[in-house]
Amino acid sequence: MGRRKSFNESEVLNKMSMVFIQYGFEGTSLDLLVNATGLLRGSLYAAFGSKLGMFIAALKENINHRKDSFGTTYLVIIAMMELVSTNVEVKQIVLNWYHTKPQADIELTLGRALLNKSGLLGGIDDGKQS
Amino acid sequence: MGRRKSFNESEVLNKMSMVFIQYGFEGTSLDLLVNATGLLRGSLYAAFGSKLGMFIAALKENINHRKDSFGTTYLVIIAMMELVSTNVEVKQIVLNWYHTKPQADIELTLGRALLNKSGLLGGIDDGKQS
DNA sequence: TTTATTATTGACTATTAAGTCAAAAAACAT
DNA sequence: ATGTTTTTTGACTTAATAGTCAATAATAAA
Repeated sequence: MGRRKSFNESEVLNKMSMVFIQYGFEGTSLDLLVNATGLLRGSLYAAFGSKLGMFIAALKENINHRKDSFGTTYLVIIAMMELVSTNVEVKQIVLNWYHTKPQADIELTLGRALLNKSGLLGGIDDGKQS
Repeated sequence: MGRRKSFNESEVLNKMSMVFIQYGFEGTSLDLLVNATGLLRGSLYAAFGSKLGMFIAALKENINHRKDSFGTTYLVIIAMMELVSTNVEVKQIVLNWYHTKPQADIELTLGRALLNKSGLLGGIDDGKQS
């Protein structure tokens, strides 16, 4: 009972994922997330608690529902660069992801994704998912 | 002529590099750099112009004088994650670095460094260089 | 010693950030 | 309808940030 959520959580998480992928965790501001989702700050905080909560929800959504997408790998890399060393919850999530991957080529996969994401060799990074 | 610099630029760049490696570019505040170097904000800005100028100087110092160190690879990865897609100068520096590397195993090297740096598998990330 | 030049100092400004909350709105139960 | 619960709203607070600058200090040339 009570008022219903005005948004579809999965859709909102996908929109937030795109922002996190483009700007990283620290580089993403709440204003960017507000603009991308169309929701207001209060709604985002009511739903996810904190900016970190938003990232974790987006990361889980991707790992669970878009397992082998580039977006998932990018989010994992962002987590590794910015959060794994200081946040045990994120570390555990990434560690679980890591163990579901074929160990033979995981390092190569990460390196390739990093290079891809940076846009170092290709053209301009338009921030869109593939 | 005029007053001499009170610091050795190379030493200062090494200290700044350690901070950037530990916290990333966005995650590094001027206060952290001030504490790590022992210099004051004004001196850092007089010497390097901007926070980005500090990072670029640290990146160049590492690429030129510590070519094959883990620190250099970490700084390159930070640059790839946070700056390459939006800053042509950084992109060019990283691209040059990239072309000096053996192409056969560069992706694997990047993936391994990323994993290493994250501390996902090993113990706790104490932020020290190796 | 005087003058020109460059570096240091650190308080200050302006901007941006994450997070809060009281009030209003929407939905359901009785 | 009335009351209860949950969500939305968006202005507000608090804290942190990058960057500035006038005053001072140190150096060397004239």
